[in-house]
Amino acid sequence: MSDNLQAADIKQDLSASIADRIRADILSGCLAADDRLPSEQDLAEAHGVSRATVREALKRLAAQSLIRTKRGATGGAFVNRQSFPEAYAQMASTATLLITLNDVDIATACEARFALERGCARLAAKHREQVHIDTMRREVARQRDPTLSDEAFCASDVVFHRALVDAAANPVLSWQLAAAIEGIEPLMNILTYRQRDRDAVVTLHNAIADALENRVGSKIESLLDHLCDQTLRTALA
Amino acid sequence: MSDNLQAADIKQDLSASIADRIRADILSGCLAADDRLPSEQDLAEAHGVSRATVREALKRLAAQSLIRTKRGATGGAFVNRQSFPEAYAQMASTATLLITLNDVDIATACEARFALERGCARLAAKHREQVHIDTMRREVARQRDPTLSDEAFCASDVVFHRALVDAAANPVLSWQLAAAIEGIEPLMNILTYRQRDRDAVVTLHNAIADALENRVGSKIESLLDHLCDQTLRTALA
DNA sequence: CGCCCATAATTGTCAGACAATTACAGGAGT
DNA sequence: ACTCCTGTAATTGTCTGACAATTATGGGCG
Repeated sequence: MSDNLQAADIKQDLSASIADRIRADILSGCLAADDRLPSEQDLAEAHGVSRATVREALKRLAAQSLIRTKRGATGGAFVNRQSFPEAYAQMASTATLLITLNDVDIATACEARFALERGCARLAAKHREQVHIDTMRREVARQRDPTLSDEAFCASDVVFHRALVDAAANPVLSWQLAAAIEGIEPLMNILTYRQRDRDAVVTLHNAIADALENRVGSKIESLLDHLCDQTLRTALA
Repeated sequence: MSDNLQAADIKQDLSASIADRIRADILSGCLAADDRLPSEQDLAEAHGVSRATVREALKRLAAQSLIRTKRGATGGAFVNRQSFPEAYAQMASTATLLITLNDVDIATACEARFALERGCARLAAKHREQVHIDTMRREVARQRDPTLSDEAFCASDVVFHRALVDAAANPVLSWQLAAAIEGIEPLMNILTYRQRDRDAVVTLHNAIADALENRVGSKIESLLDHLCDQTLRTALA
């Protein structure tokens, strides 16, 4: 964090420095959400550069979804309210990149995913609502269909686990876990489940739903451990 | 993910579309890490746009640290190897933004942070090395200094907890937790610790270091619970 | 009073130019 | 033969000026 700010001055493109300056204004609260930035012309004069350079800086900020732009008379660049859905997408995309470009092995990814999910277990048990139970039961029922493709099975798995995480009723957790779970989906998608594997997973899923319904956090934790083992066995088979 | 690709064509800036196209090339593996992109001139001709537009597209990708650029004869834009340190910074920055721009309250942030950290406890107990213990002991010693400013105390706290997370020896976990821990640092920084609070925190920290040294995961978990309660008490006081 | 259009403000795109940086080859000097 | 230096080409960085596209606003007209 601090080295980012220090590096703002030294040996850097003008467009990058200016992007940093504006970013700092946004982060420091000088510019609130939905505030309008000065026009490109004004920014150019204010920072003593050409409009082209300002535009490159603004594109950088737009790429981080810090701002959005609108054309026309009342147009301009506006500070984005960083919404959770947008952040989901960004985190998941970063996660996918990181995992695919670094050849993270499936064991590491699995371990991380279940460790994080395990952290949510007790909170989920505490705050779960009926809707979460319903979602999980529905997905379990779908997973019992033997004609389901591996990909559809994985997709249902994601929905199931997101319901568990959402049950914790903590948006920050939901957002972090979304990145973890969706980020490793590409890795999970290449798994081929034998019917025996599926049966084991479904049994565990159902038990997790039971434990969540009865609000027994510790039980959820141990079931997740088993599920992690089971997934790893499937992966290494 | 898929909606991103679909949205590539419709109602979007040229510079954004071109950025998407190049991004797709990188993600699909057509362009590997450290590969050199065509020159801006060539890209402009290839996509039928001006060099300025290509530059804006490249700046977008640079902002996501997907590429880096170098000047000179053998210069150009190169595909970045998405390194974990860079991803740390990006995640932490996204997390900070999300939390500050959405008025996430400190209770929610704390809950999330300790829930995630709790998930690492057992892995950390299993894989910890001496270096992690040493780091934690050093930070605990620093935290005992009563003349330490609140900010320095918080910074030391971050180092302590990162050591705990790193002990889990799982890069994906380290990267996720870095976002959580550093992301809420701004919130923690506004806390004012009374000496009594600091004493309680330091005692717990030391106990955590002990438990980690003795590889007792469950003990770490319960100590983290206490630390979460303690932090919340400090925050609400 | 309501509808329509001119106008102004603003971003999006383009073309061309020059400056800064960097690798590399080839020549000069020893 | 080896070293150093310099010119040259390639490439990104920046500037300037222009025009197109989009959109809210206000004034004129029916």
